Amino acid sequence: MTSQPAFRRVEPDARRASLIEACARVLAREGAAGASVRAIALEAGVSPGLVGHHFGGVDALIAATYAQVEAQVSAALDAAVAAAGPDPRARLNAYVSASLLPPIADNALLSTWIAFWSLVRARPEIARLHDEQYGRFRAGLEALLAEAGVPSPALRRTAIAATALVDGLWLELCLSPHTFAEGEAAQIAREGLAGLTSTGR
Amino acid sequence: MTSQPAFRRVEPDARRASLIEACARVLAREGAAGASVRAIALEAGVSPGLVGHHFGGVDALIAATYAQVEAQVSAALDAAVAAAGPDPRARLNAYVSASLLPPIADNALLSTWIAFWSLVRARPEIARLHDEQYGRFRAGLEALLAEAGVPSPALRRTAIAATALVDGLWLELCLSPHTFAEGEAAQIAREGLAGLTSTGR
DNA sequence: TCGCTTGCTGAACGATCGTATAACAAGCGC
DNA sequence: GCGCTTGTTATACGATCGTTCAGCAAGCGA
Repeated sequence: MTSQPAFRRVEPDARRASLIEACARVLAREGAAGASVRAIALEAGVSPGLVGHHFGGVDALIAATYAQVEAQVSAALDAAVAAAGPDPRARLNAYVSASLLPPIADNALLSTWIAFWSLVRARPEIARLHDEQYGRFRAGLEALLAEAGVPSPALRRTAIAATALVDGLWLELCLSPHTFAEGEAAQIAREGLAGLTSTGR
Repeated sequence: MTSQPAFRRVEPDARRASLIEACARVLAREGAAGASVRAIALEAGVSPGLVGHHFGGVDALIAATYAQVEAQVSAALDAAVAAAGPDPRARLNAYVSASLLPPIADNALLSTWIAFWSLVRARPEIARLHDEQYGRFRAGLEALLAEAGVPSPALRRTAIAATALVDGLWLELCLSPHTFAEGEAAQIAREGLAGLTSTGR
């Protein structure tokens, strides 16, 4: 009889993408402590050695996963803003609401983010990626706040406060999802944002 | 010559306290990934076996450390409120400001908290402790908001928003301390709180 | 159909993890 | 001063960690 191939050869880029996806799933399911080379390789259906072969080490794989997940989140937020139309306030609300609604508020994704946070202290590369991500999120919020009429002097602080509000709700939504529903978190964020911006101008 | 004792016998309660303090220091310095039995025992100046002897396992030690750190934070917040005098708004501001100022905003303490968060998914006991801690913090905020005149229907959501605001600032202060100064975070929180409460009534 | 490139495997390595346990000794009570 | 309680140490165990690497084999090109 003809034996089927023991494994399939895949071009490097596709294999790397496959490993990144598997890493994201493991991080979401088991947290940072469970994201071992062997667990990720098992999830991807390959041998442990492939991680070292394509990424050099598990740290680089996790960093790449961070970058990819963040790109997806960023794209989803941009899409939500674009779909909200031209009204500045509507665009602002869309940005904040989308951050706390599926698919971004998906529990697995939030767990993945927590895992990244827990690695910030130990991995300088992850810390650098976090700074970039936080800066991007706040810059996006600043731009929308400026559109909505928040005056320039208060812009930075209002954006920081709004970012913190969203992050805090996001965090609690992940740590204990039963405290409040996803929809409630988004509503609280919108109401809070109204309060924050009414003070600033 | 007379050889000095190889170790000192300490009563269980004192030794447990010593191990908890060592655990907190290790968590602050190296994060959750570095909080191994051996690292904690080395920090405390004892042998690794003592952790098992006094706590049964490392999980119980970490949970006990969480409980103790949280008690210290809670006590510091209560003291800040008490020192603020009778004015409701001043008491509210004191509660929020104290959360983002030393010694609570101490970087080591915030790192400790991040380590706890990273353990919430894997350790049900830690998750339970987090729920209790979050509930206590929000309840304290709700009481102060009620004093300050926030009407009952908006109380819950205002408290959730304010808690999220503080947690988000706290988080960013820990992940990248260079983003803003400690004093700035507290100021942003006070301004944001004013906005949140002005909307609610 | 055959050879060659190279993606891939799987075993092995040393380090470190949490835990269990037998032996030791500090220091109190007598 | 001496025995006893028990806090403490030191070691050993099995599991799992990240990484390495020699060799296999998939599948394209000739």
